[in-house]
This record gives sequence, structure tokens and C-alpha cells, in this order.
Amino acid sequence: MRPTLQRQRSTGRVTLSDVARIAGVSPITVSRALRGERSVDPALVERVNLASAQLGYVPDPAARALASHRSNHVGILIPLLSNALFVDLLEAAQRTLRAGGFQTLIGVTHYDDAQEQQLLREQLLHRPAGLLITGLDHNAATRALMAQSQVPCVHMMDLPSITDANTPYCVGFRQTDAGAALTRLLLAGGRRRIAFAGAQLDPRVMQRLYGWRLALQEHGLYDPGLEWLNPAASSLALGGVMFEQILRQDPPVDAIFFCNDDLAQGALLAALRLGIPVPQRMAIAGFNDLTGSDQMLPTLTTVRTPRAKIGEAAATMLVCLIRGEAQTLPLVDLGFEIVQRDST
Amino acid sequence: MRPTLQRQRSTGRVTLSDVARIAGVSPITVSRALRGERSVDPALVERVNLASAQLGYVPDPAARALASHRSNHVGILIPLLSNALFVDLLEAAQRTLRAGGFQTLIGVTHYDDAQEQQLLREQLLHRPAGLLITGLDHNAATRALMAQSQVPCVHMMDLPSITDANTPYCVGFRQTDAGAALTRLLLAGGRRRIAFAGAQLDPRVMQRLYGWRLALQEHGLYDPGLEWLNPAASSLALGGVMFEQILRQDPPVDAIFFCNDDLAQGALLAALRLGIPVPQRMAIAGFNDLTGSDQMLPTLTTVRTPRAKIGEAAATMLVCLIRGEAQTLPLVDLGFEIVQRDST
DNA sequence: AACGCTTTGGATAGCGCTATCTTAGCTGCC
DNA sequence: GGCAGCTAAGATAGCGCTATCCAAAGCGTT
Repeated sequence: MRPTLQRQRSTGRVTLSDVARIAGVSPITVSRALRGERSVDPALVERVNLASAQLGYVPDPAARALASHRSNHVGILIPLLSNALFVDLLEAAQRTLRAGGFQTLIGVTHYDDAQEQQLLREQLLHRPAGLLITGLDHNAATRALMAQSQVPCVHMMDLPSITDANTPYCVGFRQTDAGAALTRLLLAGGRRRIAFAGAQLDPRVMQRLYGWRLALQEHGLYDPGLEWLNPAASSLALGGVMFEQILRQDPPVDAIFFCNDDLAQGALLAALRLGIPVPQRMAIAGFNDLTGSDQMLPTLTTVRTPRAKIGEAAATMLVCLIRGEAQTLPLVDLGFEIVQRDST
Repeated sequence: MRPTLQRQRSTGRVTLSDVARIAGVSPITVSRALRGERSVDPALVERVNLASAQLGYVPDPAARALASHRSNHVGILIPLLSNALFVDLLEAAQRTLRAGGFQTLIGVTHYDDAQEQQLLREQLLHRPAGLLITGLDHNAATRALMAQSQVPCVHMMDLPSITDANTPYCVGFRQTDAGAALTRLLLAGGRRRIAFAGAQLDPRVMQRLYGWRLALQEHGLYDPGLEWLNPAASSLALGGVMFEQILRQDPPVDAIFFCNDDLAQGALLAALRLGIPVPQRMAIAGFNDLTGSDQMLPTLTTVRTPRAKIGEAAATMLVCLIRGEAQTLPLVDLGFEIVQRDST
């Protein structure tokens, strides 16, 4: 003979039903009142809020996810954590999502398609409310997973070159334009043999490369020999190595556009080590305006990219999509800013 | 008249029951077979695995969490993402946890107790299987939350100075010893007025400070005026500023121990800018051996900290705790390594 | 007055799993 | 041989929510 029949497996947790009992309404009304779903009599909403606050009720995310087939998770996929660029993106996005009541699931793809797909699969298991993903180029399997899942998705950093009816939601800036703008600055400074030094060779680097190419072609100064591409990961050390290589090129190069600031910083340090005067013998420019670029000797000319803004805007857009609120344009271009310093 | 009565709200998902039907056993047996719980006839396990593979069954984490009161989430709390130290820690931990089938929830506390508590609270809502937390000092409310939740927890980076019966699980190294060891290296190099430059002033910085103090006191060279502490966040720029301040101190300082490599790197750049010869006029040492320290001019003497190993070992230990497997010692000391380069 | 239409609250029935209890079968032991 | 003592499989009952259907009430229309 059991002592209590009502509470067989009580876990001590405050549930919706407890709130309903105190508020004197049915559980489903509490559910609707707290979610703001449908229209509920304001007086009842008030009573529910009171009861909920009184009991310290907090909804159970697992139960919600099970019943509604949607969790409060948002999956974020970024290529690396070792590049400060993505860390800034991530932090801004996470802060914004958290304010909206979402938990983020972070996946680091290391620029590996198979990894990306696997991470996405794991995130989708949790039936996320939304997805935030870096870049626009993903392999067919990944795209199929996203499409099948029906989960709202915002892409960060890149913008598509052509826009049509089914343009995905994107927040970023035009990498190609930024690459061309920086190159034009170097040209305006009188440089004629401007090398492009790229590492990692992800899609964004390639777009900067195209921008550089375009700007040089405009002036009839393009030479394929000026393209220095290395698929290895970007780093200070690699920047130094590439600098030494490019320095030896003949006919001599008079400026280098490094695809990322860490490479450029490494090049500046190598120049110091070798006693090469920058910018006299060689102008050096980077990309992203990472930490330390304003501290280098000489200070580094670069492109300031609005990565924190991108993270925030993408998260804000995603929250709107999830809530089904009025949509702005699917494309948000946050631009970039050339920062001219002493290295050019 | 409904066409089918069996499947009223079918979601198309492959469920445990589907697997059970194919395997010819009851759903609960499938559950047990897949989790390896209790003893299930090997022949049945085989049949279940076959059926499961055939249907492509994947358990629903939300349903599991709801029924068992435990999710496959692991909460990770770290202070910052802007310090490469924590990024390395995080990546290693996340990789290890993912391999064990766990999803990580990442919280960035920004060294703010209230934030930390709030983040922990949000993570606990998801009934995590475990927690990974940076450091040992947390305020009473945070500690109470962790204790109440009964969730296994491993602390990263620091080790407690005294160990007793209820020592928490910790993986790290002795910050104090590392601070003292680096200071002794400077002393062995003939330096007599060694300043300590600290920023952020988190517990680990303070422990390095104590180590520095101990080493100087051993030689009767301790002087409170040599302590330069700034609560601002660590950065290259701040390192430059602190270097200039310390440079003007009288009687003159002949070596500076910076609590983190970014400060030391900033100092090296400032020295270049000001034409101060390093290490002749001033020896400079850092901490953590971050990216770029081996590229600086001169290259930076520092302490290499095993952060990736710590992340991995802590995650491994946590997985053991979660699974209730045989436990190693609660304390794992992974040591550190002095890296002597040209700046001292 | 009868009819549809909209609005709002509630009853019901799960979501897909696992905790818990029960039962069937199989020892061993006097 | 009968019964405690165990083991392995299954039946049952939720975990804490929300989707869906239903009913009652309000209200304008012809």
C-alpha cells in the first residue's frame, strides 16, 4: 500500500501543472501565456506570471524540445578558433543569441567538409531552432542536410556575387571589393609590383585574391607570378617565410598584400630581423585588423572587417527568422574600412 | 473516419519501437542493449544492433534527457575567448568530449562572477552530464549551484595548494611553481631588480605573482615597488604602456616578468620602438608561450603551459566520472616547461 | 431567430525515451 | 522436490511539456 498515489515519481521540480494549480487555470493555458502564443486573456496572463514567479518556475528545455520538436539550441559552425576573426564573430553571435534565450552549440570545422557535415548532423539531432554558418560554399551533402531540416539559417561573412529568388540569408561584406580597395590604395601609393600572399586558401581568401587581380588588371599590372598561394594554415611564422621568398623574386616586388594580418605581422617581424626597411623597400598590408596590428613596427596597414557586427547582425536576423517576425532583406552588407598605417 | 489509427501524429522519425519491432524484442530491451546497461543476452544485442543499423536509428537526445533527467551535454565555463590560452583549452576539451558522444555548451564568463553564475544556471537547466570549469575560485552561489546539481565536475588549469578529503577533481599545473621557476631563471642570469607586470589579475596571475615573490625573497631581493599590477585586460598595447612605465622606475629595473605573453610581446615591440636594447638594458619574459612569441625580435623567453593537454586530460577525466569508471587520482599535475629564448 | 464566423479556454493524447516494478525461467541447497 | 535467490526480459507508467481537437461564448449578418 503506497503512501501517496498522486506523486509516484516526483522529482521535486516545479512544473507547469504546479503553476497552473496556483494560478487556477489549466496547464495548457499556462503554456500559452508564458510563450505568448495565441491570445490569452491579459488577466489570466497576469495571474500566470505571478504564480510562475512565486514558484520560481523555469521551463524544462528537454520537455519542450520533445513536445514541440524544436529546442532552444542554435547551432553555430565556424572554421577555426585559432583565428581571432572567428572568435570575435562567435562571441558577438553568442552574446546576442543568449539575450534572446537561446543556447548555442558550437562546431569547429577546421575547413574540413566531412567534419562540417558531421558536426551539422550532430547539431541537427538536437532539433535546433536555427543555424549560423560561416561562408556560403558548402558541399552538396551539407546543403541537403540543412534544406531537409527546415531549420532557419543565416550565413556569415560572405555575400553571394549574384542574387536571385532563392538567395540565402547572409550577413557580411564583399571580400572582393575589400581586396580590390586595398590593392588600389597600394597602387595609389605608387607601388607597381604588388604581390598577393595567401594562406589557408578558403573561399574568402580567394575572393580577396580576385579583388587584387581585378585592381591590378585595371592598371595593366597583373602578373600571375605575383600570386603566392600556400594552402597551409595562416600564422606569423608562415608570414615570415613567405616574406623571405617574395623578397627574392625578380623582377623585385615592391609591395605585398597578405590575406590575413597574422601573415603580415610575421612579415613585419621578418623584415625587422633581416633589416629590410618597410615601407621603403617593401610595403606590407594585411587584412582584418587583428590585435597587435596597430602595435607593430611599423604599424600595419590593413582592412578593418566588421566581424563583431556581423556576428551580432546575423544572430539578430536569425532570431527574427525563428520568431517569424517581419523580415528585412535577406542580404546585409556591413562594409569594411581601409586602415592606412605606416607599413605602406 | 481516420485512415490510420496506429499513427496519429507520426513524425516520420525512426524510433526505438521501430527497432524493437524489427528485432523482435520489446522497446525497453532495445534501450538497454544500445546503452549497454544491465546484462542483455549477446544474441539479442546483436539483433538489436542489426535492426538499428538497418533502420538508421539515432536516439533522440531530448527524449533521453526528459526520461532520464540527464542530457548528453557537457557545460564548459571559460573566462575569455580573446586569450589564446583558453581557446586551446577549449578546443582540446571539446574534441575529446565529442569523441565520447557529448555535446558541449560553452559559456564565456569574462571574469564576472554574476555572469558565471548565470551561465552555469543556464547550463544546468539542460541537465548536463558533466561540467568543465576553469579555475578553482568561484563564489559561494556558484559553488552551491554545482553542489546541488550533483553533476560531476572537473576544474581546469589550477591545482589547490592543500589537498584534503574533499579535494575537487583538478587538472592543471602549479602556477606558483612556474612563476618561481621563471624568476629563478632570471636571477640565474644575473638580474637583480626583476619587476612583475600583471594585468587582468585573475587567480592564476596572482599565483604567478606569489611564485615570483617567493623566488625574490629567497635571494633577499624582494621589493614591493617591483609589483606592477593593472586590473585591465591583458593586451599588446597594455604591455607597451607598462613597459614604458617600468622603464622609468628608479632605481632601475633590469628584468620584467610579464604575466602573459601578449603583454611581453607588446613590451618587446615598445622596446624596438624606443630603441631599448633587449635583453642588454632590460630582460623580458612572458608566460604561456603563445603564438608569435618565437617570432618576436628578440624571441621571447616564456613558460610553455600544457593547455591543450589540460583540456584533453580534464575531458577524459570527466568522461570517466560520468561513466562511473575506475577513478584515477583527483589531481593531475601536467607541469610546465621553461622556454629560454633571446629576450633574457 | 437562426446561422456562420471568430475568439478563447480546456481536454486529450502524445513526443520518444527510461525508471521501476513484475514476472518467467533458472539455479542451488537442504 | 520445493522454495529462496538470482537473472534476464517485459509491462507499465511516466518525464514535463505542446499539438490538436473540441466546446463554449461572443457577435455580426440576413
